[in-house]
Amino acid sequence: MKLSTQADYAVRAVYELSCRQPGTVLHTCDIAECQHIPSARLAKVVQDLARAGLVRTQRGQQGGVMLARPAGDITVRDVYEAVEGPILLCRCRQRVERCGEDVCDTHEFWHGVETLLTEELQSMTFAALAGPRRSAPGTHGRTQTTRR
Amino acid sequence: MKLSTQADYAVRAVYELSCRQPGTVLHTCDIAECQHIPSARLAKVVQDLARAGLVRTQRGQQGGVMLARPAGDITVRDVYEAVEGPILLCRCRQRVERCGEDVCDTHEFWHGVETLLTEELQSMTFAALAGPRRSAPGTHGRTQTTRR
DNA sequence: TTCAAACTGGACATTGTTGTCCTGTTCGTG
DNA sequence: CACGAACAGGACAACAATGTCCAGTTTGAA
Repeated sequence: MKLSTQADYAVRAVYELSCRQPGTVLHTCDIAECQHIPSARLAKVVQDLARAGLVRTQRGQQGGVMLARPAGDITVRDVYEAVEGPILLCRCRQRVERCGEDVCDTHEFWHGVETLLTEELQSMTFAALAGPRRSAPGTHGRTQTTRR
Repeated sequence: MKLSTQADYAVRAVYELSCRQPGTVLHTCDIAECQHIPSARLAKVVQDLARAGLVRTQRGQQGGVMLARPAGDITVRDVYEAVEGPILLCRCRQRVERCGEDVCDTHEFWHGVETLLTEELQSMTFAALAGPRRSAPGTHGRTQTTRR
């Protein structure tokens, strides 16, 4: 029930981008430095986020990472599930085989907790998360309104 | 954010005991068989539960495991924390060192989720969990009202 | 065209979790 | 008292998560 490191990293990376002006492009190593994350690990996480369509990556000089859509349209659940897959507490729902007969009586309860969790993560957008302390425009990073 | 196997096992073991008459003594291998849990692993989990004072174990012939108090006085949180320790999602709260300055902005959010989770687990007792389908008295296991 | 910056992706060592085995300790029973 | 059943606890292998490194690919700029 603890947060995996990669889920933590993913949320903090998107948070870091959300604190900046919309359209800001950051390097993964900058994000890693700001959040004290090993950059090699963060690179993998960013790839997952890009595959899920939450961020856009640009290679080459002047490359980097930017949000693919407004921070208000990205929820913590989106980011979490991009790197961890759907939130499934029940072990019987994670493995392929279903559990037999009436063995999984405790799983009704866990399924309820799953739902509670999912709704909680769904209800929080990164605009709300980063909003109170959005940094002054242009402090760091480059703003590019038109890119691709 | 997934349930660890040992937490799952712990909850199912206490559930299995709660389904029986109060005071019923079961062998760990019986619990393991009923819940399809590897018994060698369950033995470790039962030790944790005993150390936390949730169950009492009795060695020797006619030994076994029984609840240390009524199922209505044991919550899922009790059992979870007996084997996993306190529910801490934030990684900065798990490690010894605190996170510096304003780095942990996302952790306010995670702390809120922690609280939500903890209260949910706290609110569910094993009497409520097992109540609807408590098995007929004496189906399996031995009932011993006075023991130690 | 060449170069360097930055993401991509595979490989590997380290660590923690899980499953399993085996020996020791306790204690009721004959 | 001796025996066997059942818990106690250490040791070890298998597996996944994590941290790290290195070579490859893309792309803008000199």
